[in-house]
Amino acid sequence: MGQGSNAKPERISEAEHAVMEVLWGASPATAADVSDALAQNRGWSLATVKTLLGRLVQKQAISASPDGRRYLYAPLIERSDYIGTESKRLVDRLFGGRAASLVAHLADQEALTEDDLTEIEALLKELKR
Amino acid sequence: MGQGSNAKPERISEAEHAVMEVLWGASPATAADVSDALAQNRGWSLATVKTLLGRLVQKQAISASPDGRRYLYAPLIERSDYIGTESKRLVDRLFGGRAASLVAHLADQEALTEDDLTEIEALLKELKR
DNA sequence: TCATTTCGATTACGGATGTAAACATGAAGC
DNA sequence: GCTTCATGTTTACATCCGTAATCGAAATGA
Repeated sequence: MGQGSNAKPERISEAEHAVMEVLWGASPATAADVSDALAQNRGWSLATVKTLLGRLVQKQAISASPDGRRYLYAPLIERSDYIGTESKRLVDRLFGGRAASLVAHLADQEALTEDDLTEIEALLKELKR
Repeated sequence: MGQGSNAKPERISEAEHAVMEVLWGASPATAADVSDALAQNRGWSLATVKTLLGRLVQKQAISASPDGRRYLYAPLIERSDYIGTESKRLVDRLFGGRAASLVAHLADQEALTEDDLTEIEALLKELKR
């Protein structure tokens, strides 16, 4: 077997995901940076953020490069991969894998605005070309 | 405040959701019925299914009507409500609430087949009318 | 050099989850 | 009536998750 990228993607929890979003937004960042960025919405203590960063490092979702006394953290997995996986999970679990059913449902619940519809229409046109 | 339907919707876990799906499919059912239906895919013991049913009753997601020695279980929440809530959670968390972004992503990842696209197109036509 | 600050690492701890075994109790045979 | 089956209830228990406090070591300042 190849020795290459062997990172089995361990599940990222919701709290951990919030940390990932910060890192996806501002790549190499210190624990303090992340904590600051999250203080607004989540109000977590620095200790909590450190715990989450530690868990993410273990899960190989982020890297930690030594920078003097501290680490600089950066994502190892791409955001698009993550949201792709998560979206697929949902579609599989709730809609038996049929993405169209999801769209139908969103439309039904009027979760789609007029603008959304227009946007999707444009997308479809592009895809069909 | 109204005294009416006061059931705060407690979160349903993934395992519990599997049980809900069975009940949504065959409404009043006994624990054994549910267990049988799930044995195929999940391979849970009857004991496990009973635990899940108990938790769902507590969460007021299903009802348990006495029927002689046992109970008949039935969903109290509707499937469309559940998948609506869950879909919304995902869209909010991963796409900042923009459902169109989800569709765009699915399209990008080619999670949408040619058939899906056609189906969605039809949906849109209907919605725009 | 000693106290303070700053980090990461270790430990904590309650609640949820997945997965079940053990227990209690009534029904059904024998 | 006593044993056995069926069924719900209670208890169990490891892991994950959210949320930190504490510990230990290095850097910094006085």
